[in-house]
Amino acid sequence: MSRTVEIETDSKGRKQAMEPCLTPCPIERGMRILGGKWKGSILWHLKDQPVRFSDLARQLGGASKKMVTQRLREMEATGLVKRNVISTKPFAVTYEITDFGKTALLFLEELKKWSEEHDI
Amino acid sequence: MSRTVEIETDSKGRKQAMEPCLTPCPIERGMRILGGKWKGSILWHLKDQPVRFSDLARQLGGASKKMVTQRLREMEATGLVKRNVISTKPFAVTYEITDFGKTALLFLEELKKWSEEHDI
DNA sequence: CAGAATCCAACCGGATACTG
DNA sequence: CAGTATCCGGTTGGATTCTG
Repeated sequence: MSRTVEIETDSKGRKQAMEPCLTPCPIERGMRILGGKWKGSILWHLKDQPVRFSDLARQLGGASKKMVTQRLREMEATGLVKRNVISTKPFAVTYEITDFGKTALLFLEELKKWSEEHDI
Repeated sequence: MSRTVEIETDSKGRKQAMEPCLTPCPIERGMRILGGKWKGSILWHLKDQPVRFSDLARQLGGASKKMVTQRLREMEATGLVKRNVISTKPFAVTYEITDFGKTALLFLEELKKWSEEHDI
């Protein structure tokens, strides 16, 4: 399975997100990919079927469009999700989980159970 | 198992860390407790035995003392770790994982496996 | 040794307005 | 509809200095 991580610079030359994590601890490196705000939930919401952008944003409840877009872009870059444009009018965009993304579901399942069992 | 989460205000009246997470998604709520920078790795490093503050900071490699202290305080507040002061001279402080903290290890194990299997 | 205090630059994320 | 662009206050986190 191959993934590409690009370090980009935006129009103003600022460094854009995601230097690769350098710590030797695998827990920490994994967290930088799956952890943080919204990434886990986004992946979870895509687990069964592709979801449209606006549906996703609504389901998350509390995340702004800007946030959702930003996280989705990062997750695209790491190969966790795939973006599909459907050229209807007005057009639609769906996001679906990739095969690589699916490998993280077991882990998220475990987190979900933990939260529920301990009233988090 | 009981945990208390306090919202404190510091000397200057600013709100200190951690409003409880309100989203309905258990994944998201769990992430706010276990996710983010360093929390997972800290817990993991404590899994076998109590560890002294400076050892912990060194093992994490890359986290400043300030960061480690801050994360440890949050994790104390959520009941994941316990702080022990040993009054030798010079004194020592160790941190150990609580029973509640141990319930999260399965989840961290899963993350570790994922990171390693996919060269994260 | 294990922090607390302070300073400060970088980043984050919400609100709003605009676009193909 | 699915974003992008911009503004902007608040938070984060590193570096440094101080302390019991």
